[in-house]
Amino acid sequence: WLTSLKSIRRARKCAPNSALGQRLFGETILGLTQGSVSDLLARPKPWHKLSLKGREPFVRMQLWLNDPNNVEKLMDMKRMEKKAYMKRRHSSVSDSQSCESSSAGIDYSQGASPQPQHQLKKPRVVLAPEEKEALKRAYQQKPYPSPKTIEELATQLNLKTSTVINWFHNYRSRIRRELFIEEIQAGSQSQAGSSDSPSARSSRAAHSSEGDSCDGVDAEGPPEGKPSGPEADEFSNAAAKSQGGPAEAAFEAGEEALRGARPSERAEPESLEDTDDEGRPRAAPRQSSPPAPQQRQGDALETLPNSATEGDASTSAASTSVLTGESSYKSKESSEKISSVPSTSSTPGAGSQKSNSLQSLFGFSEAASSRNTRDSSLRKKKAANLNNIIHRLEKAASREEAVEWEF
DNA sequence: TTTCAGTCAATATA
DNA sequence: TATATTGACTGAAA
Repeated sequence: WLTSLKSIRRARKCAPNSALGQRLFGETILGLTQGSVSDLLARPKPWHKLSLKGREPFVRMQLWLNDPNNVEKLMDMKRMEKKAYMKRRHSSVSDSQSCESSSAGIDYSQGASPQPQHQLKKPRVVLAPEEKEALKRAYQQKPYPSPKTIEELATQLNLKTSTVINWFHNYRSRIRRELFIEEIQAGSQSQAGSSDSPSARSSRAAHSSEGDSCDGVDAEGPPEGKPSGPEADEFSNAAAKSQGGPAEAAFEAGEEALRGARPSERAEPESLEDTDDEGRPRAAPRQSSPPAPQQRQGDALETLPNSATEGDASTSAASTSVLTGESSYKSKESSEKISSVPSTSSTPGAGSQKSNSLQSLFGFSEAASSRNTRDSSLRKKKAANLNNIIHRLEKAASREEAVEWEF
């Protein structure tokens, strides 16, 4: 899953001319803002940790990937957007020059008058480095400070208590995500040579595909317990190089998750997800503090193999990263190492033009095609699964998503 | 009520 | 200009 987004990101880097930036792709396809897309890319979470809602963007992505005209549509969207913008610009310029002052790309000229909104807007709080340091120190001592402590901190730092509270929430959450990444990374590294475990596989796949010029295709191992050995490699590669990739893998996982997970996402213990997570300590970089209520409990089953060992390790990792004053976000690097598989499960039969676009978008390599045939049946199966998921999701959500997806 | 996941959106950075 | 960062917010779960 994350690999899908990462693929896009990578593709974006590799093919800047692809013109599929985070903003366009996020807003048009995923229903997310640019910042959210970036965040997803930089600090992805294991699939099993994603809530149903958190999985939605990936479902949308897969839908998009399955659309034979996806790139064209996106490009059309972009053109239309540009046109509309130019139009607005023209009209507002001829109207008056007032719009000049408003920032580009934002339509302040329509709808409610922007002025009052501007006035109502609270200025964004920007914490000074010293303040952040102080908060981090406080976090080291107490990741879950009492209201009193928060109060004191706020007073000392001359901040609003809500700011301090928010900071702790955000910091915990982001540290946690950071640790997911590190754990995954550690897991795949430690197992890389030894077995055909998913993490090992993903690691291998990552390395093997890293060689691709432009698509150092990430390869998050398929979440499901795929057969190991050559086939597993093949899977990774095929996924990586052809259309099957991360999204599909993710969605297969998703399907499992959704299958019978309806009322309350009860999918986590699904084997494939557990498999995916094997060797990965579960979440919760808690130092000494109470286990995070729902997550901890929900993941109890998943706190498997390494909960005692790596779990602790992760805990200390958390502390060290904070203690050392390191930014908790080395994630860019770490997450780059998390491999992913480029992919699109878009129909193999799509036109060459399109597949070129997709190739550039997702970083397919030429070599991929040779693997395609061998994987096509697997992919078809996956695609069918996916459609199933999507169908159920749509039904369950009974929202307008489908319409959005349809452009 | 607290914590969390997910997200927005302003701002910073590359 | 595209992407990354991060304070704040929402809604759900416990």
